[in-house]
Amino acid sequence: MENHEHRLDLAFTALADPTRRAIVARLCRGDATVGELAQPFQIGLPTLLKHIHVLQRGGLIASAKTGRVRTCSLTPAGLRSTDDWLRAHIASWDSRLDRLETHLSRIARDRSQDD
Amino acid sequence: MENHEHRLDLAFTALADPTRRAIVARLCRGDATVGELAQPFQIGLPTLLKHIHVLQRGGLIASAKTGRVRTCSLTPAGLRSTDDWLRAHIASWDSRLDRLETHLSRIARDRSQDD
DNA sequence: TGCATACTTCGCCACATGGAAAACCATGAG
DNA sequence: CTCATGGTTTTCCATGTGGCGAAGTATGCA
Repeated sequence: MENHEHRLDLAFTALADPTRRAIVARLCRGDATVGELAQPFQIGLPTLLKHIHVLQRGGLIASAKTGRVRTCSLTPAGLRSTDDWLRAHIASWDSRLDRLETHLSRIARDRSQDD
Repeated sequence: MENHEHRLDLAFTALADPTRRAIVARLCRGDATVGELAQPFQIGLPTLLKHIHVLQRGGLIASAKTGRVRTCSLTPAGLRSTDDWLRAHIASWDSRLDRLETHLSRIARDRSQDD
């Protein structure tokens, strides 16, 4: 079984490219075929195919082929897992700040009592 | 001024490495010097320095040197900007699903009225 | 059967990345 | 001044990435 950390690597890596983020943004508005995804960008199909594979490895999208067209769709769980990591650490930072504040205010209170 | 999209590239790229995410996680619990950050990992200082630079380019951390020690600290705005992108698109996906659901239920209702 | 369509794979290239070793500052302690 | 300490820079290497063109594969239509 693949490590959970490694999954995050692949997800963040997938999101680190503007073309791939645009693909994700596009798929938020509905499924699309490979050809439809390629249209807005000035890149060749082979390149776009690689982007799609990177997004799949990162668990952000899924795709299935019917006939000769491949339809891609968003996998919201992929976005959520990266978001979970971020929110957890933002929360961690915030709570640390809170502890620091209460600590400082307690010191201030104690000192004012010393006067 | 650097493009906003490019900023996201750098931020996501910075988070795409497990060592760098560990550094961010460490800094959530308080500032640390370069040496302190290096300790938990089995990597050389030069490599860690590069990671620090990548994190700085991504706007995730800041660092200042006093004497011969450099102290690194988290820049929460960096985490927030990436989180903003994710949450916006997760929301976009959710609202699209909602529209789809209401649309389907409306069709179902209309059809039941046809009976 | 023939042919266009829609991907897909296959090299190939230029460049970025993660890693280490070694040599190089700069500062604080004696 | 001398030297250990804490970073920093330089150089190098193996691997990965984004891009392309060309060729290959598999449908679907006529």
